[in-house]
Amino acid sequence: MTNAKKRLHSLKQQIGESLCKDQWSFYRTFRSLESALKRNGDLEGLEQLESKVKLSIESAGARAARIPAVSFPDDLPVSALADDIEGLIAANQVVIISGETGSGKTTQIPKILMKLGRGSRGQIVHTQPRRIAARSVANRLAQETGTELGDIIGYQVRFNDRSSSENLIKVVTDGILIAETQTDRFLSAYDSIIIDEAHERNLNIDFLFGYLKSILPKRPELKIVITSATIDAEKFSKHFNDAPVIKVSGRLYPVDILYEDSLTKEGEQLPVEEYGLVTLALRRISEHRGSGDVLVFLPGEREIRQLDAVIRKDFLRGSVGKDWEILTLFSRLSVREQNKVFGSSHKRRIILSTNVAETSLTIPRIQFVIDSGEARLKRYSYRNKVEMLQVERISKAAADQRAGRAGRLMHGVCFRLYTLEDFQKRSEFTDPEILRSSLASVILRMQYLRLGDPQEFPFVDLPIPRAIVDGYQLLEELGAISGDKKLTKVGMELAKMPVDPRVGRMILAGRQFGCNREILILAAVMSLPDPRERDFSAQMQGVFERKDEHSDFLVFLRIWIWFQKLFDTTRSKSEIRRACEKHHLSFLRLFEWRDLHSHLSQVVRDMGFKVGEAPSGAASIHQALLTGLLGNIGYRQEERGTFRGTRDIKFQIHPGSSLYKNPGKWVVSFELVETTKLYARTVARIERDWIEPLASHLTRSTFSDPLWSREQGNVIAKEQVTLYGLIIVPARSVIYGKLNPREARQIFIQSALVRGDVRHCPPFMKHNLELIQVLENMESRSRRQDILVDESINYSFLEERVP
DNA sequence: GAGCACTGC
Repeated sequence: MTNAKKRLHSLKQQIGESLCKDQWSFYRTFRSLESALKRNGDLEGLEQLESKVKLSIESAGARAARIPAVSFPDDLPVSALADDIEGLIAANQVVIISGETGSGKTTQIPKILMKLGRGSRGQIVHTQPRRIAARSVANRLAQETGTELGDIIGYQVRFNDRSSSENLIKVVTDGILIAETQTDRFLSAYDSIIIDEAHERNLNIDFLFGYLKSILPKRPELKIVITSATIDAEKFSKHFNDAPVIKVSGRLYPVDILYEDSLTKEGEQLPVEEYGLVTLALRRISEHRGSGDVLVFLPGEREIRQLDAVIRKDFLRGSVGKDWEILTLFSRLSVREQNKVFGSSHKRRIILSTNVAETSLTIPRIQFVIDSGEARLKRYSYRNKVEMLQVERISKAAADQRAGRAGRLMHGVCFRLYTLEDFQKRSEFTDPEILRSSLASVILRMQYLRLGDPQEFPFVDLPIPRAIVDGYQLLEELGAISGDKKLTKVGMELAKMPVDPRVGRMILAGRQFGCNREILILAAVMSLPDPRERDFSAQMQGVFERKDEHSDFLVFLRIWIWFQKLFDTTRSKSEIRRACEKHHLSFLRLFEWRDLHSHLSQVVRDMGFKVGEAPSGAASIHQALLTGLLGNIGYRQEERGTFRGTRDIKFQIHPGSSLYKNPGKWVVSFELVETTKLYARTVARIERDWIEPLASHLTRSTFSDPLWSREQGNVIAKEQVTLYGLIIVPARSVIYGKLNPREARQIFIQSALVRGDVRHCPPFMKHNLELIQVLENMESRSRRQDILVDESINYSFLEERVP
């Protein structure tokens, strides 16, 4: 036995050196062996485990042998600090690396980890916020390690998996890593995790931060490296129990910042007309020695269009303007138009852009930035449960990010169209997305993973209690949780679907209404950016702009059918591309639509429900949609174009909708967004009768005017049904006895029995009524009032006898 | 009469 004890002891150490993903099962087996050996000895089991552990250690060794020799390019700022970073990572579980653009941290840190022998017992996973970025980082890493992509470096993004368990490094989007938590609770496939661009603070990053903090104690051998912009580093360090921070300088050129007051020359007045400041800044730039292009940050498409017209009129026509041209850039612009900014031109360029150019796209040759100081930002109103998309003043961090875009090429200049005092008064950071979003899907995921109360979860920025309550309310609306906040069967199914819970609920309802086929198509397109493009010059006159429908959803079904037909009948990809362009449809998004559709179809089949072949009617499709959108219904008001929605909100149909001109009485919308007004976008007519059966868990009824009805021989009341305060049934007659038997009985006795207001008189009553008649006659003849008993005495008499 | 930017089992 002592021999067995020794073997156990050394086995325990060896388990610690095995592949991370094996350790959990090894430790479990080990513990049962340990107790078995105490009783009578299970030497066979011990041998088995020993050989399994040996194999696992061998494969870790084999992985280690595949780690390439790494070197760090001299010209990157991060290379000079490679040894320091290596030391910090070796000594700490979590390290924060702060650095500006151009420091080389994204590509060099994975190599530093490999140098430390990481990637052997598990993979190194490296997350990026965007799919394009994940792919390009993987490509660069493969290049720098002199390997083929897919060999030691792999990547995985939605719809595209070029990874395998053989990879030492796997580059993914942060969403993929979150998805993996559902099957790998402690992320045991990895021995190191790099969260890159953490300062972007998207919903995924914030969730991962909380999640990683909670699994740290259970994964003592796990290494986590977080990279971010300098200003956020301290906050992140605090979150991870004062993790060390190392600062790496960037490789940007200096950028001069000029404020509004420095635009005018001596004695000049600031222009008052809209966008006057921009044209003034453009004049200053044309006087400047520089020759680079100009990037103008504006809040949105509308402002871009307006400014485009102004610049053409006031600047391009002038003598200095003839050497310039204007380009526009926003996400919904066609790829062809977007790509113009990467092309070459013999003219200097003014690029009018939204926030796409702040993080997602890097535009070449920019030397000047003009910053309007504004951006459209999405917020969520917990009170009205609608989204808001309004122009806001950007934070200092965002303004600095914008300015930095001028210094990638050479010494740059940034004109801020506001004063220094204005800048100083601004908030330090943009509110992270988690404080601006509906939390329903975050809470659903937390419930599914049993992460406990969101209020206790280690978020970097804890959402306000109101936001958490709101998230639970939506989940309750969808039937995903029960009254005691436990996940229901519906909730479990929703958690498994890679879509918003509302959209998931529609898919489940599609089964119930037998219209899976259509709902899966719609669920996919509603989870992606609209495939319809907006071209700056072209008028939107495609076949899919016809506005004769009762439903915007059906327009999507028409596009789908068109695309499927095109896809089935057309061989060449370029021909498909041309057809898409002709109809102002995004080729790429249509393909993603197909991909997501087939993905969702698979998920649904795995859950065991059939996807129908035959087309379904509009009524069932819209009832299924409605099931997920119960809070988004509305009833047309007298006031033109206005709808009353749930929770006492008023909204209007978006002018881009098919229903804009002729909306009908009742509508449901996919989203309610407050811009200049509160608009319902993607709308359909519905029948009022559909609502109540789908919302039975949410409706409230009030009853009024209970009266005895002689015709119906029953006590009848008026019922009013409301859904979140919106009247969906104004006055319906109901049999009152079932709802309030006591009161109904009283009314019955008073009206029917005492007063005899009945159609068929039973004999006792006939007798009573005849007697009353006789007594009344006696009273009037004898001028006495006391022969006939009072009605109330009669009532009391009956009250005691009627069951 | 009109829409910031991303992402996923």
